[in-house]
Amino acid sequence: MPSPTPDPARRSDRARSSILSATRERLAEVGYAKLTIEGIASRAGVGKQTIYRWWPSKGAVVFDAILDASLGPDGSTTLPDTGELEADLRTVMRGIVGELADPATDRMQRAVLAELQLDPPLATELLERLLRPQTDAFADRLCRARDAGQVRDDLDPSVAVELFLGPVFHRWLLRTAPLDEAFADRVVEHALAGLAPR
Amino acid sequence: MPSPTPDPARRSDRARSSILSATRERLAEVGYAKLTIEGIASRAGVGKQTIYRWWPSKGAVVFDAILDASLGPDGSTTLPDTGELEADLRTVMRGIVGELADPATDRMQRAVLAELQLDPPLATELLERLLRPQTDAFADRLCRARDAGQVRDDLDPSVAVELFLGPVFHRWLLRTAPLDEAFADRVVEHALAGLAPR
Amino acid sequence: MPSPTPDPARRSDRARSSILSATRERLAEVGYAKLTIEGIASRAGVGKQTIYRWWPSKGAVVFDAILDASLGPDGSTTLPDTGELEADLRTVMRGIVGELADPATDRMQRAVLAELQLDPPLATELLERLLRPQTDAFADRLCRARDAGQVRDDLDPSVAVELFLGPVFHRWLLRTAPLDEAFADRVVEHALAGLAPR
Amino acid sequence: MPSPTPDPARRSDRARSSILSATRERLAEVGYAKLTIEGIASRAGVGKQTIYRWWPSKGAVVFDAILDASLGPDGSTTLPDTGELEADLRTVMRGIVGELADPATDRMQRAVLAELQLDPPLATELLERLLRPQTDAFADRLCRARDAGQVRDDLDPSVAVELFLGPVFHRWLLRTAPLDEAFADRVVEHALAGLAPR
DNA sequence: GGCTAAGCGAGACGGTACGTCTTGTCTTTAG
DNA sequence: CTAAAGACAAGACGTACCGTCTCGCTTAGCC
Repeated sequence: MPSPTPDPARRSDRARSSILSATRERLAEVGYAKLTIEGIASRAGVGKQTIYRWWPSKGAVVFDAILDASLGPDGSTTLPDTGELEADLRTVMRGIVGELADPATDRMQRAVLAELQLDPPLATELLERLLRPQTDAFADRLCRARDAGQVRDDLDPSVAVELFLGPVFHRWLLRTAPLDEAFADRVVEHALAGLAPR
Repeated sequence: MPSPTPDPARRSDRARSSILSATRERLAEVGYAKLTIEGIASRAGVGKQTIYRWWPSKGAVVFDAILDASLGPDGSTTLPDTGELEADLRTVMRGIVGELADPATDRMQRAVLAELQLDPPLATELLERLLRPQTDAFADRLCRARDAGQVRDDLDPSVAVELFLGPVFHRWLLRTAPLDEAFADRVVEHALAGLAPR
Repeated sequence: MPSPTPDPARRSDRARSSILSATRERLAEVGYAKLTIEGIASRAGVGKQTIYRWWPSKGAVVFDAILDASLGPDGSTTLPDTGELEADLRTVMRGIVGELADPATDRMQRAVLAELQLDPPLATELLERLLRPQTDAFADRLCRARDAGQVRDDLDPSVAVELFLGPVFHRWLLRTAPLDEAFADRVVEHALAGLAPR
Repeated sequence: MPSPTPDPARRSDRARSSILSATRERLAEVGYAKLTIEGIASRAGVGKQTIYRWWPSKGAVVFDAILDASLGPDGSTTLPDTGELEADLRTVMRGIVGELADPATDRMQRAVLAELQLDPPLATELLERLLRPQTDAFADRLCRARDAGQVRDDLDPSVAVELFLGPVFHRWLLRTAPLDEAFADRVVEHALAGLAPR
């Protein structure tokens, strides 16, 4: 009888990483909509069953493929803290805008985002493992600013973070207008004004 | 040989509207990922070719189905203007939050949004026909407020609108935290503070 | 209410003959299996309904198309009668072999024959209108030979005819061996020997 | 990517034989013209692709289905040889007539024959595998008769066989007249007379 | 010589089947 | 005894035609 729950200890690392690489390659080549398990398996030189054994869905593979690529060094995230709040936020926001505007990552990001809408459990996991560290870091920086008296003292970090990220993300997502550093700067300016000490 | 460019004058309205209704029904029942053209056709009592004759893709049908449902009376959109800027914006934002939080529309909205990520031309059309009127109305209200001296006079409407909609949308999309009226109120408060006359 | 039984008096001759021509053209071009009503209609510059109005099936159209081409002058058929029985039969049989071997008619003949197997009423009609006159003429010639004492006097014409036509047809149909004039001659020789006066 | 040339060694015998059975069942139920691949697949409990993987066309499946049914024991064919030539041939010819007249096989035979007209490669294969053994056996019997001095010594077996089979086949095919044992007997009588030693 | 009923061209419609593609499972084969 | 290769059942894809059904537009033939 084949084991219904495969033993992770015996998992082949070669297979795993070639599947994730192949996924990223196919994703870049044909896009998410035309991505197929068979295509990944054949590119990775792997049997389909080896994919089905370890991942429950196409979305999960893609998700892991992207996670695998993002998590370069250790996974910890911190924002710069030079004391100059507005300058620091500008740096971060410009970085985000730059990444979103990069055509190479754009396609992949949209693919994952699309998948997230249709697969809530996946959304939750990605939220916790990728997004949460970033928003937490953002919130941390704002809390330090609050302790330094640079923003109002009744600051709600979870709301404040969205004041910064929301506009940028909204514009990227819906393509309502060009997404550039000037826009990032203006968002920082206004959001910060909205958080100013009374 | 079938005509490569069908004649819109001969189009059957019965077929068109039953297809759009069936699309909405199936979308609500099985979700976007499991939505099939065959399912729509069979539910609508329509031949598949009748769908393929008038729409190029599944996304386009869904798009029209949603547009068809949204465009009730005329299509014009205006925001309330009682003179009380913050109260007006609160009303609007609470409405948006309410709509996004409604499970019935939530699924459909996410489906369309996912599709938009993978089909830029569709995104452009939806932007122009559904979203633009709403953001324009929003911008209009803010411009009137500026003329009344309620916000700073160097206001850039395209940026300002995103300060309000972005955070709400971001939270809905990524499910980072509960989306409720209290959050809507806080976003309005902070965004308005950020736009206050200097 | 549309007339369920169209009025033959008002039938357009232009439509009729262009349909039959188009049928023959398409038949020669793509063969019977890939022949379509839509193809015929479009080639004939005719609406599909005009075909469906006058013919019940594809087979019927093809049948008429072929009949229309075969019935050149009057329709009467007679075999040569020079008194030399064997020579006369050889002439006729060589003619039949020549026609069957002609690639132009071969395809059309096989198409009709195939259709006949699947549509008995059609088979009956074709038998009466096309084949019967030919076999009757053949039988006539043999009866005259019998009266002249050239063949046995208990001759059954309906059997005798098949002794001549059967072998030729069988070989053509099943392609068991090359079909040529030499074969025709040998069939005549043997069949005639089998019918010789005792 | 599916293999373009499937590996016969891995072929499922269960699928193969249930497809052939289902084909015969559907053929008997609805006839050749209304026979569909989808119908066969669904009756056989088989995916359509499994049919398309192993057969190029509907005709080929039907062909194999019939071959599969005809080739009961070993496939070798011999004619009776009691020394009484005319009696032996009568036995054989009556058998053929009986088989053709049986309504159960009639439909199937006509279906295959129709298909053969439209698909020459299929015709060739069937000729070699089904028909040739039978005509060869027939020719063998006649050669033995020639060696025994019962027929003329310049006998051409390939012609002689058609003298017997042709008339029967012609009558069956074109339904020119009733096909019964009396006819079979008369054909034997005449054909044999035509082959008598000079 | 208009009137009107039919045939006509065109082609959209509800359907069926096509042949292809992908999914997720199950089986065979080679290392 | 694992994992590649790939056959399998299932079913959606998008296309081609089917036969029916309106449409306007000729086009007879009766008034």
